[in-house]
Amino acid sequence: MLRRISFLSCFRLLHHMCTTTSPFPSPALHIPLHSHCTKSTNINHEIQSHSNKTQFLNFMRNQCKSGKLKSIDEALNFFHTMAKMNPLPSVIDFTLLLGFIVKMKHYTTAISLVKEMHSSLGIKPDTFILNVVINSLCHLKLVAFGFSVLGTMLKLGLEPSVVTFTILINGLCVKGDVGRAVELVDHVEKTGYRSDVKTYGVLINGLCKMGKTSEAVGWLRKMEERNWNPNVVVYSTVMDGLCKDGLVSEALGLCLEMSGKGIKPNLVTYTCLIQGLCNFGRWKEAGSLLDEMMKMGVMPDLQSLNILVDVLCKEGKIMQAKSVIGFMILVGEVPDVFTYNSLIDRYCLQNQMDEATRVFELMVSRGCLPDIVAYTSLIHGWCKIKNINKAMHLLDEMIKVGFTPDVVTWTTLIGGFCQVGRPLAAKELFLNMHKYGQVPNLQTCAIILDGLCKSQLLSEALSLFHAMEKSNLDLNIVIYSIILDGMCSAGKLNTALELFSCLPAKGLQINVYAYTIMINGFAKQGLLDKAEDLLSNMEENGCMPDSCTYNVFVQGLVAEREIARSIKYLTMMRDKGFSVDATTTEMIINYLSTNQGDNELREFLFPK
DNA sequence: AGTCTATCGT
Repeated sequence: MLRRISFLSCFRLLHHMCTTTSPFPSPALHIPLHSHCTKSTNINHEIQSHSNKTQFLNFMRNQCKSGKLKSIDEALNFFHTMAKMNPLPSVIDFTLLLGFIVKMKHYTTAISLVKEMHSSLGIKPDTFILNVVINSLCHLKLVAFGFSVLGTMLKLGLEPSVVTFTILINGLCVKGDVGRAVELVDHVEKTGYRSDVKTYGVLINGLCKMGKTSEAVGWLRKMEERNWNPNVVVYSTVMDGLCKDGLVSEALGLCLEMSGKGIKPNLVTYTCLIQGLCNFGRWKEAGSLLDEMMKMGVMPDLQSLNILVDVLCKEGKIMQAKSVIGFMILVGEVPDVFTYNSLIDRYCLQNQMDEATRVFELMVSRGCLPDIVAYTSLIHGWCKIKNINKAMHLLDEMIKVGFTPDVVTWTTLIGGFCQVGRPLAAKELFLNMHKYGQVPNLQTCAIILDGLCKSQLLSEALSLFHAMEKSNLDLNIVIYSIILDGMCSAGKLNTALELFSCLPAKGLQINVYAYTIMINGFAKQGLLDKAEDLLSNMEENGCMPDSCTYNVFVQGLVAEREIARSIKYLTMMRDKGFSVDATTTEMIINYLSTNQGDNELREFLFPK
């Protein structure tokens, strides 16, 4: 069950957390103090006089504004020099420097420096400084602490600005809490605080990343209505979301609409659209869009060419992928780990481990270091052709060269052991991966449960499943479907039906897979009336049976020689445009060859 | 005067 936490209840919660007026309401939060820097003393001598101080500050401002400041040590030197000045530079100069430290992603350092400014230098925090703190906390995924700083801000009588809310909304989005992000925007507008283009941009990006594209389009339209002039970034974000949803034509339409407003598509816009077109087999249009892009003077870069290489590989068009790589080299780009990984992954999928290994070695010889994805692809490839020894050998090798296998690597290996008929070894890995610091995710659980079920180890599967139910994992319908299928295969139909009927109470939406598993279970046992009941039930519940559902049911009918009913359902399939799969066809042909006299079914299938 | 986001890839 999803519990929606409103902005206000969040606020209330945070009030408990901030009982002091210190802007650091998180004693539980261990923030490492920045390292002491030794170089600052040299600069100290140079800034004795007033004019030197002014010069120094101007230098620092320039470095920050022009982006020339690169290392964190340099920034810390600046900070300590400033901290030793008497009188202290203004809070504005500190804010400028902190902004840069945040841009360099040194969030904990930024927070501890603000802390130091407050406690050692006596600088009173203002909205700007606290925004830096909130932003740092949000980047550390500590959004709740960010809200508590907002509480402190209000308590100190400081007015949160549109930036404050934009930071928090972005923090919620990055954490995946888009629902609360939307609530916060609504709340901000209802309570008379401001939101602006950036606020909406952040929200639209969050919605797109969570696949809520239609909502994102809604907010885009709202921006247009308010004449906020969304820019090419916002439009491209939405176009990418539409493409990922399969709404490529809509994305193209939006691009035209945007161009009509005088906003030119840029490299990213074109890349998203080309990728969308390729993903749905619209190669010709993708090609002409690529031409158009270059005609407009927008040249593809390494990343956009890599996307092309990847979609081509995924489609099995290795030759074309290689010619894109050739073009890449021609225009002076150097293939990187993404380029090689796309090829490796494809060769592994095609069981061409020699080729995959060759590309891997080529990558190394060209000075491109393989990463964890490359290793995991190869491991996956060896598992696919059931060479678990090679897979384990690669695991050793990757650990030796200093990589930490991630949850995907472990899941791949667990699947590999299941595939070679060693489900108990798979279970060992599953139970031991935490020793390597990795926690199973839902995918891992699905793989191991399915492996155990398919190896007729239902009781092993069930004991793991019950342990999972007790853990914090939010088991989804996929996991339950695997268990249902395992129970059905083991002939435990009643137990399966019992679990099946509990699903809604667990807040799970029964989908077409789960229904089909149950229908298959009943049909295989010859309980055709029960299967038929479920088939009509699912439609009533708004879950449309698919081709697979009908196929498994017809297979049950044919097995029980229920020919009239088979024809009835085969007709329904024909009307709905569903095809009869290989298993069903084979069963029908077997039936016909032993029942030569059955003309009804023969004429249905082969009308004269 | 200083704080926010910035879209595409295994």
